[in-house]
Amino acid sequence: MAITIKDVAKQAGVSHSTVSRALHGSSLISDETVERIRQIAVEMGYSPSAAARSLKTNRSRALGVIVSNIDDPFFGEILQGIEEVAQEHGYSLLMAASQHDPEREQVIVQDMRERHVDGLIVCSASFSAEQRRRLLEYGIPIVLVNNQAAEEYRYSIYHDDVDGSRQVTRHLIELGHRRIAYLGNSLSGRTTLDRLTGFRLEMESAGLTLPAEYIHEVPGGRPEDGLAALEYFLALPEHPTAIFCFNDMLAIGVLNGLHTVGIRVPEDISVVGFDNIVFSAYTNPSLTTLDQPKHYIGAEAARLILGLLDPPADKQVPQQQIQKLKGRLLVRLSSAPPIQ
Amino acid sequence: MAITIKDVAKQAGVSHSTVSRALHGSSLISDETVERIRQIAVEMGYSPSAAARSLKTNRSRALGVIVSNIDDPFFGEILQGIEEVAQEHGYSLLMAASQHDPEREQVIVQDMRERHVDGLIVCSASFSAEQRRRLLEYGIPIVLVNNQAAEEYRYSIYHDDVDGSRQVTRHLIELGHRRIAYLGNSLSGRTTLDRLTGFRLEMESAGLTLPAEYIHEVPGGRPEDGLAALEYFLALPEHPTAIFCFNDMLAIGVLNGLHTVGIRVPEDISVVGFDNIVFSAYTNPSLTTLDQPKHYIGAEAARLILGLLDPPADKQVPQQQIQKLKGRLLVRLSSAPPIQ
DNA sequence: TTGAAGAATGCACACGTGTGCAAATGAGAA
DNA sequence: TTCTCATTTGCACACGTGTGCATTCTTCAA
Repeated sequence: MAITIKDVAKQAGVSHSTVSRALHGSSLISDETVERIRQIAVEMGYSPSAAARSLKTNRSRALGVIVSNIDDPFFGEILQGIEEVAQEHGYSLLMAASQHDPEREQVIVQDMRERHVDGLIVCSASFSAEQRRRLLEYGIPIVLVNNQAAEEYRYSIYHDDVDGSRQVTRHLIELGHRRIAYLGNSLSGRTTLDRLTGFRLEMESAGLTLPAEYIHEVPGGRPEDGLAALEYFLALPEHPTAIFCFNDMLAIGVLNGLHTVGIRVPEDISVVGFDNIVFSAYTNPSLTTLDQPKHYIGAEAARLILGLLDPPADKQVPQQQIQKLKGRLLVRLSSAPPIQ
Repeated sequence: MAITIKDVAKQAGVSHSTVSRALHGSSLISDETVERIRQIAVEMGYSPSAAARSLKTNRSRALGVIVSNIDDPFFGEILQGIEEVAQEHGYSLLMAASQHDPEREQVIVQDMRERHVDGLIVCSASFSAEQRRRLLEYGIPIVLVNNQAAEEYRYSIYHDDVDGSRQVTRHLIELGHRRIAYLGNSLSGRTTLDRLTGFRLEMESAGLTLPAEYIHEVPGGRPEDGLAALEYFLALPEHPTAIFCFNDMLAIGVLNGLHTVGIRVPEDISVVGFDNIVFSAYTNPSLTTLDQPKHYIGAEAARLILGLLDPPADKQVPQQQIQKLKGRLLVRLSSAPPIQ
């Protein structure tokens, strides 16, 4: 078996308590002893058992992360931000994908509980109230990222989608567009609603009418979903002069479809996205979009939850903390004034 | 505190051993007792402690996953495959990103050891022999995915890059290309070398010469790296008629740069990539590439390591298992015969 | 020399679970 | 009734760590 604290103790001729204290730098142990024990521990290749420590201390130094899909590049960037901060603070990440499946979600929550994660970051758009209630009951702090029920939680961090959406819409209106369509993702719950709301608000305040058929939702946020949606818009008796897509991936699909049927962007129609994933800068034409600070959002989420776990000595743990971050419009080449 | 096995025992009027056995479905306990205890456990909201179990059983039911960057869409798809299989078998995932930093790598390995992961999947292109030695010493099974030293390990699974590269190169040659350039990623170690080797072999067997200046490497595999590399190729006295890029992301950057300077693809120059990430189907023109079965690779890696941990009763644990998967060429619109 | 105080260390228990072995219980046969 | 055997359950220890408290050792003053 592996080397334990007792083996080190025997080798050093002290009790295991002394070793435990020495390795923690307790002031109870003399400096020479500490040094000697540390030396021996290294020589013997001692490595503490996280399980035993966790059992005793009731802390795991692990954070749970629940995400809808790992292979979504949007989540990827958020995860990267989380990971960096967690690692910096000596925390490990227990990661799981819910795949929008409530049953899977439940299994994951149960697992996170059994493994006694110190905190949980939920990046899944949908997260059932039931699971949330259970976690709170277990006393596991949760930080929500871009969730549809962000305000209902004590701790959350999310992007101001309404504001972002207004920025994007205003841009299109200022370019002179009047017939603007919105392409949503029905699986994204609140997110798609917020973006739709921002769109509506801005259209209203510009005094523009918004025919119902200019709002269309598809069940998914990937390029192929955008392709499918495009057919719908092109079948309308009067085409929109601009399509505002829920996210960049949909927009990429739309761009692709338009190119295939020979409709030019932005000359014949403008297309804008949302999120600013890496590829949006490399589409053809490059995509006008809203830059959401994904990496920063992830990092902030991790910082928030770590702050709850190891509160700075001088600070009170906040009872509630909701951060709403604003993104900024990135005007690229996929948007231009409409031809009247 | 949380409900423990002892609390359930007290409530049921039995000893904690009986509860433990009942919950495991031991045949020692009568069926009625099992049923009764299960009922009570559920009612009381009992949830076992992974730490205690792990301490006692020396198993964690967790797999470690080390990756270079989480936000690389290529890894994202592999991770997704791993996650699905792991979850299906009741294993959790401990995930960490090494960021190509040996120091970070070491910290991660140490953490994986302390947390006693049952097995480790390494998706990082570079992974120091030192860390590998340590893990073997600890007795943690490792499965390497697409690593540069795949054959040196007992268990690994990787894509046949040489073969894939030959397929891509052959395609270009068959189209009539003679001046073909290779754009590599110096950070990818063996992977870039294998692809270069395949390229060379195929060029040779076609009797084509390969000037040294047609082979260029950049330190990275992202679109912006491709953009930078393009300048190099365009500065050559005689342009290549086709550029074979190490991966799709580089190719996307190259496509983008070519479009900016007004060089048409595929009319003036052909561009091909490698990996078939989601976006390669949506570039303009769509990218000819080699479809690497990423999801499958991840799933197979998980299955391989789980097979080592819970070997089927009738089967011997293989002493070595190296899987070499072949991808297939996807001809899209970015490649065409050169104009003579 | 004795006593007291402070520094350093060890003892023993606890965390929640799993398991070998002994013990208790019950049924059936002599 | 008594004995045997199978079934069911409990006792007690172990896993590796952390920590309150008692104990030992050292030092210094009275």
